[in-house]
Amino acid sequence: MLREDVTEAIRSAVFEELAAVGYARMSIEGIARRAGVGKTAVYRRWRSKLHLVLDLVSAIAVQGLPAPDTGSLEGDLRLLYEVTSRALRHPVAGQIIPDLQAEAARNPEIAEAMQKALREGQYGVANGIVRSAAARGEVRADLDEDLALDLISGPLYWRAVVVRTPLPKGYLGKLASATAAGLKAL
Amino acid sequence: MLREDVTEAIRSAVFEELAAVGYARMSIEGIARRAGVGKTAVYRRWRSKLHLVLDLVSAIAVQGLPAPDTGSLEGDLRLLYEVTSRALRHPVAGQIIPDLQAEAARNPEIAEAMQKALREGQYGVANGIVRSAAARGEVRADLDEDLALDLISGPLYWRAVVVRTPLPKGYLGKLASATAAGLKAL
DNA sequence: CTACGTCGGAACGCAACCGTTTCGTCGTGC
DNA sequence: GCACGACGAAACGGTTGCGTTCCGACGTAG
Repeated sequence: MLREDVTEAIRSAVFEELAAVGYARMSIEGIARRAGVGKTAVYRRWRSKLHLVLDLVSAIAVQGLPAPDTGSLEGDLRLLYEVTSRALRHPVAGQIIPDLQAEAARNPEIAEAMQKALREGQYGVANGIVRSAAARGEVRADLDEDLALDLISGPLYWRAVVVRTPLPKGYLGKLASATAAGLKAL
Repeated sequence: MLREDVTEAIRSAVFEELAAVGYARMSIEGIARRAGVGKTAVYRRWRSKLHLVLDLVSAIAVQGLPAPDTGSLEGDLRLLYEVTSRALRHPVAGQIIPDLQAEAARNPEIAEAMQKALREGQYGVANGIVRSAAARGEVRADLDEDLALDLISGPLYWRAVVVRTPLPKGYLGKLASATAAGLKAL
């Protein structure tokens, strides 16, 4: 009977370690040290660093996100951006996501887990928004869905993760309105 | 008198090693091995892994990019996207850029070098495009420039680096037209 | 109350890389 | 044509993490 409090301590330590040093530099020894447990406790639960991280990413993926439904494309986008920007500005997420994303380019298993998390998160929500807008006639029904998702998700990700500049007041609103205009032009 | 051919072999090896294992896992020993030189040859030129990479990134940054000038916002964007997508689809760039970008979240010196490269590359070009469009009256002169740059650069980066799905025929054209529409709505 | 399994801790041998030093070779500049 | 210096190779002692094993302590299920 594995102790749940120990398991939880390890999970937290992995998140912190991942944010602090990144996947590549992260070590089982470091995780156990940070969690205040023995290496044995970690190896008893997961076979390797990879299994550990895949497990955590999958756990997050299943959480899912609430689908906005304000009745208008721009309103839905605005709501999506509120939620997304809050998540991305969280220091832990802001460090871990680009790190794992870079790692995914090198490791197919991580890539798959990230894709799945993406699909069940941001990606799925954005897709719902586009379809609702199409049903209302706000955008063409035969638009390129993948392109639409890129237009929706790209700018905020770029700003929050790559440029990393603070978002001025009114930014999300203008972003939602400009993106809606772009989608309607498709 | 350091031999230039050795220096060049090391530079190439760094790029390859960076793409293959990433900044965190990259070692001086590995670089020397791949370049077919002694460790001494590397240490004689650069003090550490960090100096080496900063030097390479800076060298790329100064290259700069040609500023498109087709006479229309959409045309300029289209041209920018052609160049950018070709660069991002290059396997080496596609691996190295997200890796260093993730590393930048952890290392201020790398962050600064990347920001500079960004400013003198993609960023600067996009800025020129927006200003030309404003001068022609295609977009408002008082738009939020940072937001405009996010709208321009975000979607393609997201698609090419995060989603990593092939770009279908006509994608760049539609992307340019939708982005232009978004910018005009600002 | 006993027996089993998890706990943290310590040590194992092994591998990789650190940054430095020493070596003998080779090539170039003066 | 000689001397200087860069070259590749090898070895240095030290650090870190690997994955495993053993230990005695604790706690809980039966």
